[in-house]
Amino acid sequence: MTHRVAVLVPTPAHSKLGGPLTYLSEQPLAPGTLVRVPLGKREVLGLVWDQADTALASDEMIAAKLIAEVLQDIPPMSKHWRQLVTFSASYYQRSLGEVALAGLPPQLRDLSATQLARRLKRADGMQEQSDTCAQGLPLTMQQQEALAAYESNPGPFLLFGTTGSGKTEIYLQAVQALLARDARAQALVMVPEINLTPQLQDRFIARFGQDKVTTMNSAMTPAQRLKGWLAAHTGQARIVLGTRMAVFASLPHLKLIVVDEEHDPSYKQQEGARYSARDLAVLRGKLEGAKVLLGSATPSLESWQASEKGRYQRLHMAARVGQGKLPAVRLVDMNLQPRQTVFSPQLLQAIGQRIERGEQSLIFLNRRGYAPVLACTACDWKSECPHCSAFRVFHKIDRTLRCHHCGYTERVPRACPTCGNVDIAPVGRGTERLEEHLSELLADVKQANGEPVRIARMDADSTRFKGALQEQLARMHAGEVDVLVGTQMVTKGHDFRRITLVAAINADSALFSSDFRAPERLFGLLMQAAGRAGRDSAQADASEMWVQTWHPRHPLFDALRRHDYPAFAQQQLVQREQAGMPPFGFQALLRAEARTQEAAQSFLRAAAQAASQLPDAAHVTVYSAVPMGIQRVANVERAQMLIESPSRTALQRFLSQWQPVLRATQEKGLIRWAVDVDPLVI
DNA sequence: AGCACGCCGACT
DNA sequence: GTCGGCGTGCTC
Repeated sequence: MTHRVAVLVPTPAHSKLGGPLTYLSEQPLAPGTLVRVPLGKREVLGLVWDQADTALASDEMIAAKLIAEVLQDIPPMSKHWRQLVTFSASYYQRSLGEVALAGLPPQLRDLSATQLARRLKRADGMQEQSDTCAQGLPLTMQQQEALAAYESNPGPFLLFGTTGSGKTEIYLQAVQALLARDARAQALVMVPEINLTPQLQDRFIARFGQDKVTTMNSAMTPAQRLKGWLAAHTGQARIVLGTRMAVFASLPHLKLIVVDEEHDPSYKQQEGARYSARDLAVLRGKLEGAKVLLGSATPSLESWQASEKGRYQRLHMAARVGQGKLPAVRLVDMNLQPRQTVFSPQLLQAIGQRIERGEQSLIFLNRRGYAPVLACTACDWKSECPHCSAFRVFHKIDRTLRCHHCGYTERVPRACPTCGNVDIAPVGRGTERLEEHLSELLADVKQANGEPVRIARMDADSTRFKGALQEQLARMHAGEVDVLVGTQMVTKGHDFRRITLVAAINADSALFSSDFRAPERLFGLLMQAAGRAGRDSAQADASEMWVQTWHPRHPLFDALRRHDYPAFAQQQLVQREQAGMPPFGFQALLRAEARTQEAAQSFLRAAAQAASQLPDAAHVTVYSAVPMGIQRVANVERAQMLIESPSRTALQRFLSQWQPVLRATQEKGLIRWAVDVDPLVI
């Protein structure tokens, strides 16, 4: 007999195929079964959602096709996993098919059932697992207390631990205890950046052995991804280590989810279904009955507030392992410096001392390239990108002008393109120029052995080529660099033992940014940067964090000086509550991209007009449409509209009422639109 | 998203 | 006279 089954197929939100499609099958198929189905002229991977007994009227219009192939050797996706998909699709306003299929490894689409069976058999052969598990490090008293509290409570937990307080060891031992007590249990460990995976991966492999750990991130080859996914899906891999995409990993025996550096913005997906992997981790833990452990030295204000209210249990680790102190914070009042000063004499002198003592310094500037703008001294020409409303950045190293938004790159013109003047000058500075400037300033400073100072730069440009990052980190570790200049990538995670000075060159822009999360990010960044210094306790007392600022009295610096995150969070939360902003209010953005700014805004206005008629309109505020910060990227005009509500459920109801209206709203010249729930950048 | 069909410019 | 540009439209 023939069965009708509802199948999810990879359909983006814009196609009119929102829900499951009906197919025919010779045999009944369990929900979660992977299948291959014909869709139009091609054959795609599909996921059996449920029995399509509830035949829709539209089904009668289109003849259901037969399922092409059932991937029988792959166990069906679990009910919990399907619940996670259902929630994500509805919460983030995307189609079920898009979310479900995006959570599966791409190669699953390309291989036939027989090829997959072969892969599975090959993986099966390697199943014998060693039970070897290296000994954990001895724990400090506060680590023991945190771990004990974790073991005897349900969570979710916010592990609030200073950089260097040994959070990773807590993760390792929490996983270790879990694996020891449950022969099948699996753990999911998430990290913000691909760059940070190798270090953590090494520690997990050293502790648990190669065969128990698998990684998931976008840098892996399709074959590696499939292999890792299968290992997790079949329960062979006990620990999955990955970036935000790993929150959708199939883990049939999931018992623990760790989110390291939970405040990190890279947990928010910025295209397609714009989910927050951290928030989904908490939800998934609830669905699966798995413990959730969020860790950070500077938690997101959302998580901090949750721990204040007792929704999360806070585990506090205030001291650094080995009694290392946090570096002293030195603020330099730039109002007291001569104009155009880049490095104050005090800072320069402090760097010089470090060099003479054979210690390392880290100089941090969040802007790569030589100069953010190139300008003609005679006319008003500036290095604008012809395709974006942004300046192209001058990269002296290869004499190019590069747009950091669309990638458009040209050789630097010999003379001004408008007036022919040969005198065109860089304005402002990026890491390249900072490195150059610093080497001039330190030209007379020598190392203890009389050798000249070794300055290096580390940013997205210097680490572009394969292996370059690892090589630069190795040089830093080997002590072959005295001063490292870099973008925020240098502040993340790397455990440089010999750094005793960290300096932030231009921190002020975030203090008065229109983005209400800018201070939170700056504080986190500076705390994290400070955490790079003095990790070796022998040198910790001499460690310093320098901040050059025009606003030394800003309350943010006051809290920073005391390394007092709770005080900073308190200040911020008061402001947020007064303004009804997250975590006290809830937001969504409707973004539109079009050929003209007018078309983009006109779509948003039509959407706003329709919104006012919706049942839940009274519970939300729809603001007016505005061009995005960078209005045009790659010749596409962008605009957005903010929606706010004091109630998360009201906002959710409103958005789902709005969805069909948005789909129906047509605008000439409109390219695409998307809803971003809980946006990070506004 | 793919992959079609469909109507207007420079090539054998 | 065709090859091919990407503009709308459909996929159980």
